[in-house]
Amino acid sequence: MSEIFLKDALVTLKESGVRITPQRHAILEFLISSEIHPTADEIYKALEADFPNMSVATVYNNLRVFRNAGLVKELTYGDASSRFDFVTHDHYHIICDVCGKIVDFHHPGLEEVEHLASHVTGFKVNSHRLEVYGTCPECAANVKKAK
Amino acid sequence: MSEIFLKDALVTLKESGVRITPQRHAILEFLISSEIHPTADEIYKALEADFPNMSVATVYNNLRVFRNAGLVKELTYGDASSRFDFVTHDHYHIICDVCGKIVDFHHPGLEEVEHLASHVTGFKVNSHRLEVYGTCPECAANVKKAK
DNA sequence: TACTTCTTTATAATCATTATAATTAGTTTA
DNA sequence: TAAACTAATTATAATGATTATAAAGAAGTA
Repeated sequence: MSEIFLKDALVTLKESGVRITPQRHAILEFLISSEIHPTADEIYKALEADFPNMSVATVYNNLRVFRNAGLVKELTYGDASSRFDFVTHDHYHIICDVCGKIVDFHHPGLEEVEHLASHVTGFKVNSHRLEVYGTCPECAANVKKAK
Repeated sequence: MSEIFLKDALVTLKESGVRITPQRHAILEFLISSEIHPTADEIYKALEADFPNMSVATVYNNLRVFRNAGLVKELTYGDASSRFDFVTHDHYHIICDVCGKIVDFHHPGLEEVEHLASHVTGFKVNSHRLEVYGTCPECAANVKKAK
């Protein structure tokens, strides 16, 4: 499954004239296999063993390349580090307020909201961002124990 | 209208034991009257004339105080500066990809999405964040002209 | 193989935000 | 009202994520 994603991604990149370097291959592979929506630094640390000389700038540069190619989405959170998500099919995120864990869930797109927003404001709508916040089952259990 | 918001906000603060200083009064007043969802630095600059000795830290400190009191919402955008929004009734934001302008629009809350997310993931849901992105009428007009 | 261009690396710079310590000002209570 | 207590402000330094820069290295091409 993830091998297919990786192959498709490499094809997409090549077609848009982006060279496939070992670093790019490794970053993509890690992003696809990872379930943790990693930060740039987490990617950097994860690949340290295989690429002891890789620079953090390389990670950032390539995440931007992937984002521009539409392969990767950047999830931003103010001053804290951005997290990066390999784009598969459309999904949303639910984020634990306690431990910060990000879990995917599926929901039909909110075209209706986009239409209303467009109608009311006169904007030409491109996209939207939706995140749900709450407490994950594990953290909820811990809170109960602590009582 | 905005005077009522301000008075209510001051009462809320006092009730939770927060001292009302001239700086806090001015920051709140500016936030309420402003339509631009300002950054901390924009607030700082806007009040420079009245408070030449005010520190940026004061702006940040108080925005946090207001956020903790539920009076203000912080809108975060990765490495770029956060923007701050005085909380009135529930509304969402639509943001222009070209010029960055943020416009409010109203839409019934998305309880149904929250329920689905909660059901699928087992999270206890607290809140959600929704933003729509697009091109504002002014920028759309400019693009046409440029052609 | 030689050339051109893109990529990586190492490092320094930037910028938003937070921490610290000293000073100042609200608030409380006698 | 004045003293005392505590919180808030200021000025400044520190932090941490991200980006810019310049030199060195590697990929693609003639």
